Amino acid sequence: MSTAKATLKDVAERAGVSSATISRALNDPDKVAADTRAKINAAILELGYTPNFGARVLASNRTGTVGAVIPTLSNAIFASGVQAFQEVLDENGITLLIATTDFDPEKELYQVRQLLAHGAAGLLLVGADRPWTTLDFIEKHGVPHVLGWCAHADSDQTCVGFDNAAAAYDATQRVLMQGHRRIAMISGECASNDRAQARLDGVRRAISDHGRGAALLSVTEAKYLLQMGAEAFVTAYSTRPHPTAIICGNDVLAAGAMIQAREMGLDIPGDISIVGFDDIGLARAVHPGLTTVRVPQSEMGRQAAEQLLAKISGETPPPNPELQTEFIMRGTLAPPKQDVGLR
Amino acid sequence: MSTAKATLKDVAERAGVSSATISRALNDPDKVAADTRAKINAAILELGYTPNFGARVLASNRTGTVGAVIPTLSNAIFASGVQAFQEVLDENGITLLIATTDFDPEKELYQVRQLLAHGAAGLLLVGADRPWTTLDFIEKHGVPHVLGWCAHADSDQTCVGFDNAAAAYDATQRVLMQGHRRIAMISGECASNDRAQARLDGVRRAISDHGRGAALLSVTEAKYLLQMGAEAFVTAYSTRPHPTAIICGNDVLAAGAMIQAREMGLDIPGDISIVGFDDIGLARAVHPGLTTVRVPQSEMGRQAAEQLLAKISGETPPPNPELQTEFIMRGTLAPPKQDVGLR
DNA sequence: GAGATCAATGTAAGCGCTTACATTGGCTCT
DNA sequence: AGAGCCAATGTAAGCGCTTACATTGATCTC
Repeated sequence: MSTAKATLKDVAERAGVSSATISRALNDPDKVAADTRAKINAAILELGYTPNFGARVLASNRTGTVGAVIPTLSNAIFASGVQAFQEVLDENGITLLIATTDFDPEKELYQVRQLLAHGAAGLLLVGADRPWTTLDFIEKHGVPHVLGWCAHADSDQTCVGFDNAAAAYDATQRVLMQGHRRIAMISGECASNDRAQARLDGVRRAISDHGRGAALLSVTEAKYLLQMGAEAFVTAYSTRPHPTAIICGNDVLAAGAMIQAREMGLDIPGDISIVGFDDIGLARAVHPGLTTVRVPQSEMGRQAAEQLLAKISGETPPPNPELQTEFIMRGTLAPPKQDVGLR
Repeated sequence: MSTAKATLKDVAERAGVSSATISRALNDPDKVAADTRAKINAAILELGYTPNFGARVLASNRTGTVGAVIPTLSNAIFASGVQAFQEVLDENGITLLIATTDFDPEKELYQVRQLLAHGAAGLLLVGADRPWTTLDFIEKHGVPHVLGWCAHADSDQTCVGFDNAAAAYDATQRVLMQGHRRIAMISGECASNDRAQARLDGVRRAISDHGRGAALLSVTEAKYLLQMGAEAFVTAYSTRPHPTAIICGNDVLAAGAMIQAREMGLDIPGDISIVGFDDIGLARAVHPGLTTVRVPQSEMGRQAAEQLLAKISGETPPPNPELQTEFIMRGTLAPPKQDVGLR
């Protein structure tokens, strides 16, 4: 029930020192004698003083915040990366501003504006695929940014992620090595999503590089929903001859495909092999366990934060880190049955 | 490459009006004549002007941010609620500050401090279980808050959530109605987690209210991890006679239990029924589908935001909304086998 | 047509901090 | 002892905006 919010000046009077000393005690305690500091702390406590955020920002030109603009928190894949990102920021006394785009590039620009208008000292963006206007805007602001969930963008931007195309290429090779030749893909939606696109490209390339009768029978795009994976499976499986393996752009689609396959009386992996991507919790929960590509979500978030913090403090950021994916063999991938007849 | 960041004054000179008019054009366009506004917009564009956040905050005493302090984004259950929360804030031009606590009450207080120090105009907290110091601190700041993921706290705080105990009570009744009498529970960790505690209480109460030979054979607490659910299942199932149904505090634990049950050669639901809680994506992906309690995550996040915004703008917030959970019957719950012998 | 009214704009006083620079006084050094 | 140095503190000038209040014409009213 104090009359009004205490200010630095109030604390200064109470402690019998100048306001500058208070400020120093708060921001750089070593610069103040121990006993003075004690007096100041007492005064602060008695008055219940809290620094005024706006004044502090105005005077120091530092907000202590960093922004993340991501498609959605509803995907485990983003949520866990952001979680790690936030943890590292927190360790460095930085607070996280979050905005979501629902995969809409225009909304991304809007959110970037918002966060910069709120004084974000740096920005985490997802992927490298966006109109030039967005990057242009960020650069005009002189605020550093890093891209997560992707690798080596065209330009010299800092990317922290893994090579989606290479990981997909590798996974496809494993499928081929198991003897599969008729392969279908259920891909995430590729529009404005370079990650989905890269994964598709990787699969394509692996199959065409292999030659020897391997074929990508179909590619079906589907939204990031279990249900859509199920629907896509119907399409993907409908070619004649049937595919013997289906590679999915992510685990959610793969799980949806599994449900549908079972629904259609197909044995996994006896009749159809299924491979996912991301290795979210779900992959271990389904039966048989989903063979998939593990993606280092947390590590990525962590490193993205470190890179960004380095850039903000003007250090030459360490070179783009290499994050490795890992192929996780579980139960949904096995050699195809011997071809008994023509189909 | 302008010499320095443009300020209001620069824009004012350029547009040939006073800085106050610019400010008005920015914050309350209707107060400015259309042609003046046009001149101003032109000047802003030419100069690439962006308002200085700190100055704006200092002068207006409004940051346009709201904070959320949650255990972790790595749980789908929090992530999707926060997603909806953010969406509503966004529609109202408010930006979200996020901080995580990893379920640690001390860290929660720390994060609350951080967010308030960053000028959050309101706060979203999870659950009602915390040291009084935290709420005290918030109140001293005069910043409104709402509690999510829980219902009717002891005091008159605004809660947006559902009644975890009632939902668990109901789910347990369904299990009893199927004829189960020997029930075990795998609970989330209850320390500093009133949601887990409430669910446990609900189960307990339903069973004791039922009487007639129904018994809760055991309660095993486990961390929110698939693996822990599996381990807990071993313990939960080990009583003699075995339980015929296991109620889990959340879907992740339930999925872990399913894995372990299968590992042990048990048929679900033939040998053992399993019930989850939350209805996250996973519940539909496993086989058989997980019988669980659907929780209105998004609706909750949305309403939490609306309540908080109302409180911030000083309106009497609408009464605590009632959010309904829904029991979702899938394949993991069925009547127990006839008891053939004594065990 | 004089006064009232009102929309549009200008004037200028802060908002509460940070920080460059100035001041002070106790030490050390020779 | 006087010069020099340094740690500790004080002085005061902004930081760039918002907004209460003042001013100015134009339009309206009777």
